[in-house]
Amino acid sequence: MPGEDKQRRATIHDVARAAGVSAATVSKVLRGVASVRSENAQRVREAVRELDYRMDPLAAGLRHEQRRIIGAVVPDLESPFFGALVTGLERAAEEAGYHMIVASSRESEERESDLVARMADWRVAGTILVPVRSERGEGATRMRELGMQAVLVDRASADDDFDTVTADNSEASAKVADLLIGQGHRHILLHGATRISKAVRTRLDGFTERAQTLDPQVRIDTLLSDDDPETQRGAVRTYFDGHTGAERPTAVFSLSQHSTLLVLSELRRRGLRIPQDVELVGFDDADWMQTTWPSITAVAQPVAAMAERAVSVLLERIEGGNKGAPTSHLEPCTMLVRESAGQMNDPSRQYERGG
Amino acid sequence: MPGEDKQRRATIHDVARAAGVSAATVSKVLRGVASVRSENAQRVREAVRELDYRMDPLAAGLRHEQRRIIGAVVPDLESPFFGALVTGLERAAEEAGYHMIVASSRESEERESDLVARMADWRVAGTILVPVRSERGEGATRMRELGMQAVLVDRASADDDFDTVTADNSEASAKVADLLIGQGHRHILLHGATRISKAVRTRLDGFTERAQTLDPQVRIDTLLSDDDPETQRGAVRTYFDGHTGAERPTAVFSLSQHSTLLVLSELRRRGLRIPQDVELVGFDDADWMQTTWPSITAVAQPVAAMAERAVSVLLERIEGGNKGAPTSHLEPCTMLVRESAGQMNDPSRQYERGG
DNA sequence: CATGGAGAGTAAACCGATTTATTTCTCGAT
DNA sequence: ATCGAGAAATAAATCGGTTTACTCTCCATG
Repeated sequence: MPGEDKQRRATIHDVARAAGVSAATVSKVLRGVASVRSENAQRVREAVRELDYRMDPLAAGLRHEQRRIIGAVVPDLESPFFGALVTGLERAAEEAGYHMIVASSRESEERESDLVARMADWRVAGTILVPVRSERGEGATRMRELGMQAVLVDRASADDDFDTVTADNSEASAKVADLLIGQGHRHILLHGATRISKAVRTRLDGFTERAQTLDPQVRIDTLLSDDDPETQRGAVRTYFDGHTGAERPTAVFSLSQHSTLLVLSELRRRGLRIPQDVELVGFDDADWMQTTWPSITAVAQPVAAMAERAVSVLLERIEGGNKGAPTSHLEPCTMLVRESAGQMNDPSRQYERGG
Repeated sequence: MPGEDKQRRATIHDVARAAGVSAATVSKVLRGVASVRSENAQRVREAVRELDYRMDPLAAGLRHEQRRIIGAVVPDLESPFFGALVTGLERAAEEAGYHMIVASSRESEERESDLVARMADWRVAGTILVPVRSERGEGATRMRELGMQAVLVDRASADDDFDTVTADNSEASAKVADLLIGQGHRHILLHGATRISKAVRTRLDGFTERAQTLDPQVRIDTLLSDDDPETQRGAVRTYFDGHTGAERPTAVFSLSQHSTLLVLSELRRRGLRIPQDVELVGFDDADWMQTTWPSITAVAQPVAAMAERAVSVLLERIEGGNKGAPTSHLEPCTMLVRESAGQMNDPSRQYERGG
């Protein structure tokens, strides 16, 4: 059974003794400081190999103000989007020689604030926060109070205190407006599964603004329900109950993956055909969307680019002496036009569906 | 800008000074040790509030052999299944007063071994490992060498060194066999998106054994492709190219979520109707499966139960003195019969489709 | 030849907690 | 008043590293 032959792990002092030098010298060798005779350095490296020595990363950072750790707080670990984001963050952080610790706020602002404080307890060098709400939420506020080094990702907009990295939600949503208005739609439903996320609000605004520029007459209904799944389902159902026949929108733009699934489910339940009766565009792509029938037109977020950017911006602050005003980065999205919307660009159909 | 008013955080000594007691006494109060005069305890608590003191959890554990941290290593953070698992693990660990650090091996055994060693560097109290391969993989081997305390989850079977917690893959797959054989299917394709995962192999064996018990004549094709997505897609395509007409299987059992998506995609591409031409059952449920059309019959894994069990088993080892032989826990799955298979239990159809 | 500066090495302090070993306090019994 | 036992408090050691401050050599320079 494991745990029985537990001879204590070798420490830096054991290595020092084995190599016949002091612990300070071993420390120098390990961190690549130059002023060590190559003969001694060699002996140290041998001792390390001999004893199977591995440094304790926590003890190593104890004397410093901050440790070589980057904290990450995301609202949710069950969604593939944040999963991919975290994977990217982890890779980038490790490449830079940092450890990464991840925690999920589970869409709770209170927990978010707790987790942020916990990151400070761990003396992380910096934190990457995907806020539950926005740069004005509890987590960001707490970080300001604690004077933490951080980057806000995804659900935030430009901020006076923190660098931000987001998908270009506004531009991508405007492109969706181009597509749908271009197809002749003049009555469109915007659906969001949460009203508090900054990203969702930006998508909504980006779409609305462009759509109204293209045609001031366009009718846009918005439905932002709260987080309880059943309430949301009910709200969608009620909406469609009240908008039948000529009142029914001819297209839906769902503002999150969750939202897309919800809308899809309700459209199916009512027997509405996609795209013939209603066209559907979703923000945030998922692997099933290209396989389901009809396949779903969606905006794909540049998750890898966001992760990489977030870490590089944070490292610049940490290692570059925290100088310069906070920056704000928008990473471009990609639109994947599939069967559920945008493929019938036959002009004749535009009149058919228009107004 | 944050980071400017960085007065150093209060330490336990600051609190001691403010309360007019020694650091040792503060430590006692903080950990709830009884032998402190209530008057002093009160003063300490006030000082803590006054100075906004928060303990450094890492320094706190420095003197102990192990720290109050549980490590988790999973093969993948982008899949909702492991995402949900990690969320559950995190919750359970925190409830027990442990911190949790998560890392993704990204389906690489080499990285898995590295991560396991890194967990040991962090002096975690215990580790929860979802192996890339199985209890014989590199991660588990490394843990044995290092004498670590650990629980193996999901892709493992009973082991001499470690407790294991898995879904009851065998029983659930047998139930799928009951369903498909009961529906009259006598030619079934089993598809897995990875051959090295222990869970996938167990599902395959569980199905095959039951199916052959029910009808020794049954024809079962198995297709376990390797991990490169394009290779897999090609393998499926080739299989169906070579099995048309009477040679085509009447049902497919896909052994993982990835696999389900892959098979679904290929069936659609060929214009095969589900379930009329081919029935489909997938192992591992996903939210889109009940919304897509046709909705997909799937085996839902008891992810919350697995997470909770894994942590409680690990804590029992850690805090219960590591006594008793390693245990092996099977959590029951649920079958969600939807449109893609199992709904046509009209006996007359059995003959139609049989043999 | 004295001086000084660079290079190499190390003892000891330090980081922020816990634990041990010891001292001090309290109070009742003799 | 004295003693002793147990409770409460604390100084100091400890964990495993890093950093500081100091020593010691060696060699070039005035």
